[in-house]
Amino acid sequence: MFEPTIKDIARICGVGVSTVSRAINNHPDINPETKEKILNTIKEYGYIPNNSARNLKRSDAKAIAVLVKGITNPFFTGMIKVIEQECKRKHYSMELTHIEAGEDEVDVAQKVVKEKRLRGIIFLGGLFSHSEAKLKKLNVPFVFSTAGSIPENISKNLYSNIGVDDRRESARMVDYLISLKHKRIAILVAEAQEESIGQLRLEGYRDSLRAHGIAIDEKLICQTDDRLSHFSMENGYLTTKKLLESGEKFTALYAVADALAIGASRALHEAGLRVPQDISLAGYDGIEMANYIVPSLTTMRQPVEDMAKDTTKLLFDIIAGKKEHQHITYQAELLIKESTDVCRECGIDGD
Amino acid sequence: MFEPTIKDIARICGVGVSTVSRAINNHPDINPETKEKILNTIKEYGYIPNNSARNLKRSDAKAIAVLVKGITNPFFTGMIKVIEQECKRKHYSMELTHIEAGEDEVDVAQKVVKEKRLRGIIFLGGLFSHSEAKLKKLNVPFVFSTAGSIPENISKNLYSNIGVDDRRESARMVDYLISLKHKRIAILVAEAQEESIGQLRLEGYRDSLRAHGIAIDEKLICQTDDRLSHFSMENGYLTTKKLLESGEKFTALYAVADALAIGASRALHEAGLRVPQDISLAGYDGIEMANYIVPSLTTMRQPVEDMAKDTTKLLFDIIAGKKEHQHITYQAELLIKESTDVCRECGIDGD
DNA sequence: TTGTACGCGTTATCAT
DNA sequence: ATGATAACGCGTACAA
Repeated sequence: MFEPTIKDIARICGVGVSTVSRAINNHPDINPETKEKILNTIKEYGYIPNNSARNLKRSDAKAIAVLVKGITNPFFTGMIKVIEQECKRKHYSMELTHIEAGEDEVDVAQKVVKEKRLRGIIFLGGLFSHSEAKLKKLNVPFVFSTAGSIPENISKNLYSNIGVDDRRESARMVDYLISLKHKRIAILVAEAQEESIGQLRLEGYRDSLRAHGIAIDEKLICQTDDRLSHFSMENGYLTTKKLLESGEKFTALYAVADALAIGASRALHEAGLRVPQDISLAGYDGIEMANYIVPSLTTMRQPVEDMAKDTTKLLFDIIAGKKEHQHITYQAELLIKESTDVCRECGIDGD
Repeated sequence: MFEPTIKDIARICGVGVSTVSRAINNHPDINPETKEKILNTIKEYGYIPNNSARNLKRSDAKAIAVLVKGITNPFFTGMIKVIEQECKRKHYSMELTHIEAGEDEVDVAQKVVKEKRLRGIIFLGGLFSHSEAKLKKLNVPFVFSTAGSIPENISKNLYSNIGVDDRRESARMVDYLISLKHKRIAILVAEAQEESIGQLRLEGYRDSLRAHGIAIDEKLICQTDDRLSHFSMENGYLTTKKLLESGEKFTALYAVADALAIGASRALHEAGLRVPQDISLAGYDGIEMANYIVPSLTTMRQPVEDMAKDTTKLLFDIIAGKKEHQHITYQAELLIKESTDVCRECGIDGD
């Protein structure tokens, strides 16, 4: 198996390596005939430039990286699709890197930046409680997308941040449930860690109840199993089952992610409870699936399209030196669907 | 922003670069004290080895690549998870590469192999109608997983192939629907291309109908919109709507992928049709979601766990020279759930 | 327009 | 146990 290098191609064509390089990289100052001849032999011999060697020399690759923590999360696949399209429009290539559960996203980012000489990074998911020193090491611009928690102690002009205010929007969802006369609202929450998106949404839940003078019943706050993957349907299913077995009364169930809600809907169904007649069910995220299940899921839709587009655009602008780092908060949209309804037991079961 | 290289570390420590290299790569012949000193300064200065340079020199990286076509497809995320675990067990690192819709998977594979010096490749999804010449260019072992179609003209010992017999299993699903007395069975099929998984499953549908002496009505064969992503819920939804608008009568609907089926279920629901009372609905793949939706989906479950595990194991064995290439066909499992039932109109509507 | 020669950061080989 | 040095494959300044 002969693996030709640029030298081989040069030798075969009877030209210098730089001429071959020029042919490959579309440099202007090259004789069209020479170029064609070279391109032909390249095809003939199946020459493929070695990217590692390229990256070693190149000072600047027209590329960005997207680091995703939890590629399983259906919410991200929507984002990735859009980012991909935007990159293509700008003739940037996109390196998609998957960060495993235990890994530190900033460490990975550093490695990737060194390896490929890319111009920017988008972080999707994960916690963002990194030390300022560490973030400074990343000497390309980066944007945190869908990042609920911005550590206050880190200087804002170090990076950009795009997302919704998880705490506030979560409260809005609970406000809505309360407006339907629900008082005993159970919540399914993932990620016990501080600073996590899950915890922020839980805070919003508490905020709303407090604001409406409804006592918070800790027994209605259901932490999902931390050993399973957060935001999975399985986790939603099992946690809801546990809640039902506990015998706690509730008229509405709010899951902090649509995937959890879908798992919950099955658990409710198996317990003979109808949605929304017996229990109102609400999710968060607004993933595609939420629209298609029956009954369709009331949820807090994050503007995926806009967020992904603006994230990419902002990053490109920062790379081009056209903009400073920004911290943008989007409005989520309350999508009222079939899974929620006025509390049938209001006045009877309410305390 | 100072980016130290191995030389800098060497200079700072007052040693040669090779000693630093030895420290990094856990080589045996190095003084423990020297090693510790080097490792400390590495940490202090935040040195990160450049992977491109490493790949350039290294002859052999303990790594494999997984090339996924259509990372959106929820069926694959299950596979990836398992492959990742298996790699970790074997202390292999796994490079996940996403292949875009228009790209040629073998071309990408060649690039990746050159760039990283990896030992093997797993292909997930995509068509596999590649020329033998091209496949030969890949001089590392590779395994096609979940590949329904094996071009007969390519010598079998060039690669491995793991998957289910899509045509046969698809026929089994239709057999089952027929056993429920359904005669007018509509099918939702994606990917018009030859050799594609979608077409194979369609063939199975035809096989079954023929075997049972049921006339094939081309109007019940619904090709999804090729401009949307195959196997998406949206595509299933829209195609089903079109089918309903056409006024064609049918008592069962078989979607060649669960995601399509979920979209279909919503379209049926909106048309006031109940599943399974009015229409029986069946999918294919056995993704996690199928279990959680209401009604749960009758589907043909591919043994994801086993397939992924065996794929990885086989690849490692081939790399180690312990095995030859193999072509393994798994049995899919018919999961009978709530979405299918005996045809209520049998004898009335049947021709 | 084209070719030569150097360097990118690392690992491996060979001395020491 | 350690250090000098030659590759790895490519891009590019510079010379021609």
